[in-house]
Amino acid sequence: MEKYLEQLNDSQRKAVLYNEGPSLVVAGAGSGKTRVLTYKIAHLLQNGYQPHSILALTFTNKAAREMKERIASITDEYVTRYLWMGTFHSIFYKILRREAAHIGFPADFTIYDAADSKNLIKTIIKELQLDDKIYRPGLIQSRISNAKNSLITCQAYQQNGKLLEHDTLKGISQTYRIYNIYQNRCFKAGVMDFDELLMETNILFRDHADVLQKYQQQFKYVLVDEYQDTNFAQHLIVRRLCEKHHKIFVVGDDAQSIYSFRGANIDNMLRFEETYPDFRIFRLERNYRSTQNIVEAANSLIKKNEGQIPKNVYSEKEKGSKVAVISSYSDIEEAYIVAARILEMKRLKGYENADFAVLYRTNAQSRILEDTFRKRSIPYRVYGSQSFYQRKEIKDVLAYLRVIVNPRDEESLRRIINYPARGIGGTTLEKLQSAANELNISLWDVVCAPSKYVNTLNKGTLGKIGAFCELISGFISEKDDVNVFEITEYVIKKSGMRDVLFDDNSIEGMSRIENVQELMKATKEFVSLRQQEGSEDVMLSDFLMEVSLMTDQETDNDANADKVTMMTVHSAKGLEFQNVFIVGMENMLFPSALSMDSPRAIEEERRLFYVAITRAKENCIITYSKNRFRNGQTTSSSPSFFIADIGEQYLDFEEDIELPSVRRQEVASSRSYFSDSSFSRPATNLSHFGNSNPTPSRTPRYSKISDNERVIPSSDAPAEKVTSFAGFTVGDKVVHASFGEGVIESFEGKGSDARTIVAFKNSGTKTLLMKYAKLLKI
DNA sequence: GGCCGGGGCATTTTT
DNA sequence: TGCCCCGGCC
Repeated sequence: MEKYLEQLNDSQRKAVLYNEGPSLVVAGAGSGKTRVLTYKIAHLLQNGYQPHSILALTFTNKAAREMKERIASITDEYVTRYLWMGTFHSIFYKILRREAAHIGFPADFTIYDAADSKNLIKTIIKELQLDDKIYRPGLIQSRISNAKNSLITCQAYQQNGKLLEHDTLKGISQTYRIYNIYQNRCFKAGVMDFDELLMETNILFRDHADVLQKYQQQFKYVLVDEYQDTNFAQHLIVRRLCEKHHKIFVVGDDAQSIYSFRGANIDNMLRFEETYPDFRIFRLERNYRSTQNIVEAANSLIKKNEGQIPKNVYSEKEKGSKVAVISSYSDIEEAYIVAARILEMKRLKGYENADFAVLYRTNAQSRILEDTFRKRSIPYRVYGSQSFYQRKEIKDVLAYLRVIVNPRDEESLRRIINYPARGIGGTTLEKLQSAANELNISLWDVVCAPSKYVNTLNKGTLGKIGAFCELISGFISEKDDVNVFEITEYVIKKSGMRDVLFDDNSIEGMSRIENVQELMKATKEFVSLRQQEGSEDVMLSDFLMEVSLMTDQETDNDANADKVTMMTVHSAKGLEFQNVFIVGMENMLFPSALSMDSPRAIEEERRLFYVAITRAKENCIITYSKNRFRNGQTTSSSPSFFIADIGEQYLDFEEDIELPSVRRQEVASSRSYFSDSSFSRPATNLSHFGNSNPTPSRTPRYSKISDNERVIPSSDAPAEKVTSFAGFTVGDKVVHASFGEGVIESFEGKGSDARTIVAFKNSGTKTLLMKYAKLLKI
């Protein structure tokens, strides 16, 4: 029984065993943080804590699921069912529903996802006749979201001089009004957005001492994963809940805080002591994931940041290879190098596709990689495009279900009122909506008795609205008599969705049908799972509760398939791969141009780079390109100054062109684009580059170095007259994956540095490295 | 109501 | 470059 303690190292065990008060576990990358968290919970259960008295909060459904599984495997399965373990949002959704009466919401209130709330904001902006070029819905949404994360209500917002001043300065002085209307509309519709869930929880606990006390009593131990990602609202909820027992156990890594743009506040972690003075800190410093070189390279990078919790992450694995840095002339070539390298490593070291990940800063970078991988027949999978629950057809079905549970849910109602098309168009909807707004009633109320509220509707339209109202009312009266699967099936059929879907024979149409079937399967599984657990009736609203907070990426389909993974660095957090490529390591891209003027933002980008590097177990390969096609045009770029933040001894500048020292100098000096002295390394050179222009394009220095690049014909390369190489001869007609057909003009260099100059039909004359070029004779 | 084309635009996104 | 949104048109 006590055997699980043996599976922990010293510091892990100490953290698990300490049970006297608040614990802060600083868990370096790959140090077994989930292990500590799961064993901690197992240990608590072992020591008499009831499952329902343990509250464990995570940020993702995936994390919660995995942890549950692991706890189930070391304790008993049934126990995990009673643990309060889940995402912040799902746990507090559950609590809010139970306590809804206290805050004036219906018990079956529904959730607006980010798209819903953006739509509503857009509608409000239009209704206020504001210019949506200035009042960009996304911008307003983030203002409101930030406010909510900081627990600033709309009343507080319009009294907050600082916020108002900021908005006025930015030309969006009406933001507070939009916020206000947005709140009213949500309240009237009986819905909350993601942020509201946390804010209302705080309001509930703030205004209802008895309710707070009840949960304080229940939760004898509170645990939080990824604590560095908590925002103020979450921090405060947690603080309130453990005021009584002081049993709080948080795990996180300040070096991996990369979500400040979503309100995450690293200070919650850095200043844990202020909130919990009697705390103990535990450091998990041994990295079990990566080789020494990778760990040390990452350490040397993150040291450039200020204000962190001191720690010394180390690895006892082998030294391993250095972090490779490879440059390329263009983004196309970069992708090509990555593909070639993967093929080579597979061939020489026997890796599988699934051992590789390609990480990038922005999603837009995936396209060229995808094209290249397709050409080179490398199977890949791109993460994070669109999650299952954000697909249009899924949202459509869910909108019906949401309206059935909560007909006042305005965004859902608007979504389905004319889908499938039933002749209730924009004009009609506008009339209905403005009547609802004026009379301060819900859109549904108007839909149920349109002639009562709107007198400009003709008979035909009234008939259509009436039919729609009847359709929905029929569903509503049906919902309690059949189970979730049955009602879903019924809705899809009766609403006409099925016919519309089956009418479409295109490939996309087929996949839409598949997706809807997948959703049906999910409802079926939900029903049978609940029945196994002994619930008599499985409420539709319970299903929605689960599903509306499920925004998980890829459920399973090809998760185990042997494919190279492509994703943003953000979505790679928490994952690990044998070999990691970090591509596009260039100033203005990584770090992002938008972060360049803020030291705080730069530090976050550096942490992001840290996260990227620490994903690698064996090999980490960084690439950057001299030119990149971005936003419709080719821009020249310089290597990210972050590369120079890594200790040189951990890097291997792989490039084999003549003057590696020049290259290195260039990398080092690229940091001098910064005016802020805290970002400049003790000056080596090129101060003239100084503060002037953050775009390094077409400077003499730059073009000179470009001359040495392999794709640019190099006039002063040592001439070694070779007329054939590796089976190719001057004059051979060849084909290249991205440049197309061409004729070999000459060879130069030798060994792995051997290059060939090829005159391409459509792409001009290029110098290519033989080892990468993969030319085909034709 | 759906389709087409021009104009504007382009971080990261656990819930 | 390509996507999304809007407006014009059938």
